[in-house]
Amino acid sequence: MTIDTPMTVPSPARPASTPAQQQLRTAQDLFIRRWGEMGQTWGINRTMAEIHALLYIVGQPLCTDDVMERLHISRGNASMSLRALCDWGVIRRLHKRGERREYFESLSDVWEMFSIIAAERKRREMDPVLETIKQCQQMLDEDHIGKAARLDAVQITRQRLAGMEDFMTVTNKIFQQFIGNAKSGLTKVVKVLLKAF
Amino acid sequence: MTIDTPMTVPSPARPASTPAQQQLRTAQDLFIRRWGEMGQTWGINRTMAEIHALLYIVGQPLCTDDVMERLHISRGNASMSLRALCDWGVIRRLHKRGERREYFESLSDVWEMFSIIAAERKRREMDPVLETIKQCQQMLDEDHIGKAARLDAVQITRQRLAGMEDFMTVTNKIFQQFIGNAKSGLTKVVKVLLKAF
DNA sequence: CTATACTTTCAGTATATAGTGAAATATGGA
DNA sequence: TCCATATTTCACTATATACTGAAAGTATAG
Repeated sequence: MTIDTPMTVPSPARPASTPAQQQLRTAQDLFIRRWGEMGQTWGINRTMAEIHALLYIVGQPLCTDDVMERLHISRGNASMSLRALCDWGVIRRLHKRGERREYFESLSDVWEMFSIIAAERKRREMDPVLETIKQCQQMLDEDHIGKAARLDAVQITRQRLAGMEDFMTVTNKIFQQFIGNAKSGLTKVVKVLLKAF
Repeated sequence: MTIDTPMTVPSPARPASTPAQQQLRTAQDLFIRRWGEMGQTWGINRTMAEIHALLYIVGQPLCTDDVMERLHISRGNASMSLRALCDWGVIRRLHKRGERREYFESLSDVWEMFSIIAAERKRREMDPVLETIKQCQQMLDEDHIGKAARLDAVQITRQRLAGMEDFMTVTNKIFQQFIGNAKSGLTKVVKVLLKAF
């Protein structure tokens, strides 16, 4: 008899799969795939979106090996993607008592996840644009560009910058509302919105 | 003396560039670059975003050669990107009387552009996810999965699907409000939000 | 009709992004 | 402490996306 090599085994020990379990899995996979596709078109890479979808949809903590096996990805990829998701704050590390390996679980509240993502994207992408717009406006100030400020071309660009600033400012305010009001607040926001129209 | 070859020349014939014009150009370039960067993180390719930014910020019709020259891109790239932007509906083709070549101009109303983009993305990306969620829910119906429906794992996944459905449905409604209401709709939303909190 | 100015297409190429796997590192328990 | 196992890192590879440029296509003035 060979030595009982303690191989790394996904947890929990997988029981024989019933038809119902297979169907559950199929449904989950469908969701995961779709979520991955959507992620891509919003600038989130497919694997990250899929890992997140997986953790969200199964609703229970999984370890790295579970994720690797379920999505057929390498250890390195799983490790990096899981870390990135933790950094975003949409999944959490979890230590099980008496277990060596780490588990990960998704936030369960979609509204909260959305808040987190919105906050981050606003900070990373919208704020810099607003700042750039202000910078451009400054460059076209009468102070900086002199009497050429009355050139048609300059005036048009000024108007366009103003239009965009307007838009970004308002959008920012909306984001701000959502961000500050996560869980309970958001449903209130939504209720207010839907009633108002 | 060589033959006067009628070369393709960007329109209008470029006058000697004054310091003010240079500064205008610098400001515009800054805006264009930033907009391109932002586009990328939202899943729009850099060049397309830059062309759009260019047409928006200069506020006057440009021809393909103008775009090529200004952004240092090839004719093929310019042609394809311009067409894609037309398909999206955020820029328009424009024939100048007595001119052979085509010009392009951006919509001037940022709110309208946002509406158009929002409508398209909702249709392309959010609607399919909602449909997938419904499909998954059906697969986990008692009718389809039998008494296994009472398995913990199944119930959890059901809950998660419901949570996501909830979120997507409301988000969809909000989008719907924006679409078609463009500026007035959005400012109204903002007013409502700011009053309610 | 046909020469010319302009536009589109697309095969090929370049670039950027994502993913792998094995070595290096970290960590908890005996 | 050391060992076993879990985790991270990163040079390399694979894949996907973007871009070019030249040839083919189209439309208009003459």
